[in-house]
Amino acid sequence: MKKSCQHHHDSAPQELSTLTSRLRRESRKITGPRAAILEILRHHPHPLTNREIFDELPKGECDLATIYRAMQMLEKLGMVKRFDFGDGAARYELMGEGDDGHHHHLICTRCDTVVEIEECFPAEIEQRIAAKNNFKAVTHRLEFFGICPACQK
Amino acid sequence: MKKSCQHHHDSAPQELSTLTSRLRRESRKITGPRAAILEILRHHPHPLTNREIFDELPKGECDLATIYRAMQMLEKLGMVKRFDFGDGAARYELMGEGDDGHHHHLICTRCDTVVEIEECFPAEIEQRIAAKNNFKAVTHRLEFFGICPACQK
DNA sequence: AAATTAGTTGCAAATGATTTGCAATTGAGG
DNA sequence: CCTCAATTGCAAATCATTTGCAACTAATTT
Repeated sequence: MKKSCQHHHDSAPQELSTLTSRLRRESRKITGPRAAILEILRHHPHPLTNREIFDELPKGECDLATIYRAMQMLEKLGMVKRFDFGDGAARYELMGEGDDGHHHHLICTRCDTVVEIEECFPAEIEQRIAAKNNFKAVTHRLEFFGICPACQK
Repeated sequence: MKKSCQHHHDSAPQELSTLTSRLRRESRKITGPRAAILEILRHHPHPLTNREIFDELPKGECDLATIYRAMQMLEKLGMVKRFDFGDGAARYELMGEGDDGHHHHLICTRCDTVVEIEECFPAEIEQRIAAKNNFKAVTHRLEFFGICPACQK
C-alpha cells in the first residue's frame, strides 16, 4: 500500500491545455517532445530527474538533450521548480501558475521515498538572518532526510 | 574590508597534530598530500570544493583524485563535513572532534560570498514533521541564498 | 637500520550529469 | 501552403567524481 501525499499534489493536475497556452503565450512551440514531457510531469506528484522523465517516455520519443533543454526553458518560464536532493541530479516538479512552488520534502535515505512537507523555515527567523547580515532577497533551500516507516522494519 | 565571521571559525583552528593523531588512531597514514590538504582546510573558515583545495595547493603537490579520496575518507571519519550549495560541486569544512558540524550558510548568489549562520531549523518543528510522517532519524539540509551588502550597490 | 606490508598515490581511463554545435526538421502565423 | 524562427536529434564536449592498477611509502616488524 502506497502512502499518499496529503498536500496540493493530490488535487487534479493542471490541464495540459493550460500548460500549452502558457507556452504559446511566450511564443514557444508546442512540440511532441514537450507535450510528452508535460504529460509525464502532470502525472507525477514528486520531483523527477531528467533521466527519470526520459525513462518514462516511450523509447525514441524524445532525446535526453531535448529534455534537458525543455526543463531549462520551463524553469526559466517559472513552470517547473528545480529541487536538489543532494545526489548530483536535478529534479523538477510542475508548478501552478500563481504559485511560487516553494515547499520542501522529506526523503527516505534508504528507499528514496519522497513526502511533501508543508512546514517551512520560519519567516521571522529568516528575516532576522537577512537583517543581521545585511543581505537582501534571502530565500532558502531546505530538505529533510530520514528513515521512512517501511524501511524501519 | 572583508566582513569577518563571528562564529566558531574565528577561533584558532585545530592543531595539525590533533588532526594527524586522529588519523593515526584510525590506522591511516599521514602522507604529504594529506598533511597539505589538512593545512588548507585548517586555514579556511568556509567550505571548499575539491578543486578549490587543489588550486590552493602548490602545483604538482597532489593529484586531484587524491583529494577526492582524502575527502571521502575524512568525511567517513567524521573529520570534515560535506555541504551542498546546489551548484554541482561538493564542499567540505573541517570540524572539531566532538562537534557534529551541523550548521548552515548564507550565500551571496552574485559573488558567492559565504557567511556562517548560527540559526537552525527549529527542533520542535522537525520532530513534528518526523512524527507526522512516522520517519525516524530525521535531519535536514538547509542553506540560505541572497544578495550580500557589497553586491547590492 | 633494513625488511615487510598495508595503506597511498599518480595517471589514465571510465562514469554520469549536463551542455553545446550544427545541420535537418517542424510548428505557428500569414 | 509558405516562410522562418524555434526546436530537435546526434555526436562531441564539459565537469564533477570515481576507479583500475602498478609504483611508492609510512608505519611496523625484525
